[in-house]
Parts: sequence; structure tokens; C-alpha cells
Amino acid sequence: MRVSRINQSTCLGCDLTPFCFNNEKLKQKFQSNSLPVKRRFIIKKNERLFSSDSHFQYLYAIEKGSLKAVQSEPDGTEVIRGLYFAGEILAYDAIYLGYYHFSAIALTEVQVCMLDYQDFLSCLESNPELQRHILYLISSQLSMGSYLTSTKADRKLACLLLDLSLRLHRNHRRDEFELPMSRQDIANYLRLTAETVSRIFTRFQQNKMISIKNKKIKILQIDALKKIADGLNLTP
Amino acid sequence: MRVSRINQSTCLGCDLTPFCFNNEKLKQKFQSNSLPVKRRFIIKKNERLFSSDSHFQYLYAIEKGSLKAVQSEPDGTEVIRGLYFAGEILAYDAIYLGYYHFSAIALTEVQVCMLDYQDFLSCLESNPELQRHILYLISSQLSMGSYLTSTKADRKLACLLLDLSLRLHRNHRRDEFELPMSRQDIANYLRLTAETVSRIFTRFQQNKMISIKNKKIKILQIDALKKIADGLNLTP
DNA sequence: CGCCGTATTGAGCGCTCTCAAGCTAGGTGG
DNA sequence: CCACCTAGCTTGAGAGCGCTCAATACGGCG
Repeated sequence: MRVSRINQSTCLGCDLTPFCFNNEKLKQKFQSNSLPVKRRFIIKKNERLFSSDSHFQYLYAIEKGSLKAVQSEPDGTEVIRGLYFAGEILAYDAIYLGYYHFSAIALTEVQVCMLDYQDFLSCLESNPELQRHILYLISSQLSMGSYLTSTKADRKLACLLLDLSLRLHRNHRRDEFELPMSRQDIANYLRLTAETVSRIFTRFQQNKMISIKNKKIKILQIDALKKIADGLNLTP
Repeated sequence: MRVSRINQSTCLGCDLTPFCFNNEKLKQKFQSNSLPVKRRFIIKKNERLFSSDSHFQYLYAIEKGSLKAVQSEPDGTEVIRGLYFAGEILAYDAIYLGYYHFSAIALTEVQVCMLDYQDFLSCLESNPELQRHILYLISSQLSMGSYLTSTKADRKLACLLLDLSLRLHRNHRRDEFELPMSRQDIANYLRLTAETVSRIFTRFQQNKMISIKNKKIKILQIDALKKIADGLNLTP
């Protein structure tokens, strides 16, 4: 992994910012020598943050950019098991397993911050607010990507677009955004083919629900999109 | 909800047993008046433990029996979002939402134990071991049911059978067990139809991988079943 | 024994996949 | 500047898997 250390002062924040180990609040509570080891760095597009099956030691906070979680199937194919965006924490599932469940690969240039899990646990002991917060954060992961179980391709794609429109900008929805991934990656994540994704995109455009220019997406009728995401066909 | 209080001495254990509030270890640490409110009771088959959208207050530990997590879709249909078995804790996802995401309905007679979440958090503050344990438990939920995203019906069903063979007996695999649910429930959970489930069951039997007598399942060739679960067709 | 909900089996349809052929955008070199 | 190249995207035709609808078989229970 190529690592460029960057200035500490450039922190862009994440889900743990209110409890960040750099915060003055926490500095007062702990001796500074007990603060978690922390490094912040940038990886380039298509580079790997960590590899599947490697030993779990760090949680990663994404400050900027997007990542995909890639898992190898027994038959050799690779499936995308998750998408992660700026502000989010990566690798909660490894807490249980003890190793990373998947490889994390940058979809764009990515700025991350690594948190030593053991140090994190030490911090947790004397910080009840952080205890509550981390349970809250992990709990939120349980309902993520539940739309993947849908059997309808247009429904899955509508859900993904709504998901992206929120999560690409730290849960502030925007009706205009840039797809951080290829059609093939979208298809892989949704368990479809790139052809099907392409066909549904054109259908959505014909219905004037969205417009697409390369990777630039604009949601034109969010209510119509939400109806499809809810499994309600416009023409039942 | 009909509730039959039962004797405290009949506790059958759960994932939190090593840290149970009844444990002598913990009794020594806390004043007994600060111990979480706790009730243990039994609900009958098809009865509801809690309802979707109702206010989250309790986590539930299943001591005995099986439950399904049922969610209503906007179009009125109901989908099964999860299955829960003896020893497991229910409703982690509600921590984030503040309300229950789904209704929990008993597939069999069920014995549960309710844990007030606020009291649980209070307990957590002074118990670092429990802090680690609860993160471990919630983390384990993140990889649960990941096979639902598979697109192949036989693969999903093979995964479910292997899942059940483990989780029905507190993670001790048995090659012989009783299906706790109907074909329709299986189909609903796997996002298939009851007909497809039935057809695949007969195919699995013809291949001598399993035998079925009503709800009694016996796994005859676990390796063959695992190959299908891994997405490796026997005749590629 | 007869009833009714559940499970199995069959025939035909539709959605998504497969395979194959164009198309577009962005980059390279003459 | 433009011809070319390549990877990604789009579009089309046909096949396959799971769904729909319908009929039949089974099993628990009165």
C-alpha cells in the first residue's frame, strides 16, 4: 500500500469527529500518551486500503472519497459487498471475525484515517458517550444495503441512486451528483449485469426520472424514483 | 402481547450469559438496585414479541425457540427480514433507529428475556469486558444473511440449510434438524416462491444431498451442499 | 372419515442473462 | 489537428431460470 502522510491539520471529519481523539474534550480526559496511534493518508484510485483475510487491527475513517468492499468468491469471481463514502467508518464486521472480510479498493482518490482498534477500546472504557455512539454507529450499519435483497432490477437501481444521492454528501441529499463507479461496478454490487444496468438507466431517462451525462446523474423526479424504490410500479 | 412470567431459575442462557446481570460477578460490581429491569416470559407460536415502528426500549434475548422478523412493504406485502434462534439477541438495529424496524413473530413457542437498553448502557459504563463483547456481538450481525444477495435459488436454499443446521443449536452443527418454518416462510425470506423452494428441495433429494420428511431435514452430503452454497455447480 | 391448510408438480410466461455487435469518450501519436 | 485506439457504455436477439397460475397430493385435526 502506497501511503502519503499528510498534515494533521487537514482533517475533514467523520462519524467519530464529536469523539475524535484529537478533540480537546478527550485530551483533557486521558493522558496524551494513552491516545490511539493515528495516521492519516491518501490512496489513489484503484489502490487497495487493506486486503481480504488479512489480520484486523485498524478501523478506517473515510475523510474524503469513496471505496468499494470486494470479496472473492470460491469460483474466482469477485463481488462488491459494500460501498463506503466520506464520513463513514470501515471494517466494523472485522471486529467479530478478527480479520478483514473483504478488500477495500478506492473508487476515487481517498483520504483516510486509521484507528487502532485496541486503542479505541481503551478509550471507550472511560467514555460512556463514546460507548453509546459506537453502538449507534454499528447499529446503523445493520440496515444498510437492505435493498440488495430485492428481486427487481429497477427497484435495486432506484434504491442505489437514492442511497448515493444521500451518502455521497454526508447524508445531505443532492439531486445532482457524480457516480463514483463504473456501470460494471454498479451491476456487480446490485447483482445484475452491466447490460441490465444500462438498459434501466435509459428507461429511467425515457421516463424523465433522471438524466445522465456520462457519470453525471441528475434526479428529475425524486418521488417517482422513490415509488420504484418502494416496489410500487408506476404502471401496475 | 400475552405474557406468562416464568421462574427466574429456568434461564437457558444466551449470547450475554457470561455477562448476565444475574451473574454473581456483576452483582458484586454494582449495587443490586442499579441492575437492569428484567423479565423472562414465554410467547406462543405465531404471537408477536414486538411490533414494527413501535418505540425501542428493550433488547430481547432468545432463550428457546425461533422468531422471524417481518417487515411490511409499501405495497402491503410482508417480507421476512431475518430469522432469530435460541441464544441470539434481537433488535440491535433498533439502537440506531430508535424504533423497531420489523415485527418479531414467534415461529415456535419462544422463551425470551427482555433487557432494558438504557439500563444495559448504564451497566456497560463500568464493564469494559461487556463493552468489547457487545461490539463483538453486533459486529457478528453484519455478516449475517449475506447469502440473500445471491441470485441463484439453489445457492440461497443451500446456504439457508447450512445456516439453520448451525444456528438452530447454538452454533453446534447438526446434520439432522426440524425446519421451524413453512415453505412459504422460507421462500419469503429467500425472496423466492414456495413453488421454487419445493422444486429445489426435491432436486436436492434426488441428488441424495438431503432427505426431507415433512419438516424433518437430514443433510446427507454436507460437502455437496457446501459446494452449492459456495456457488460452485456440481455439473458446470 | 372428511375437511382445510400446506406442499408438490406441471405448463407457459416474463425478466434478466448471455453473447454479440455498434457506439462514445478520452487518450495517443503522427 | 485529426486519425486511430481502447475501454467503457449502449443496444439488440435469443436462451434460461424463476414466477404465475392451476391442478393435485398430503397431513394434521376435528
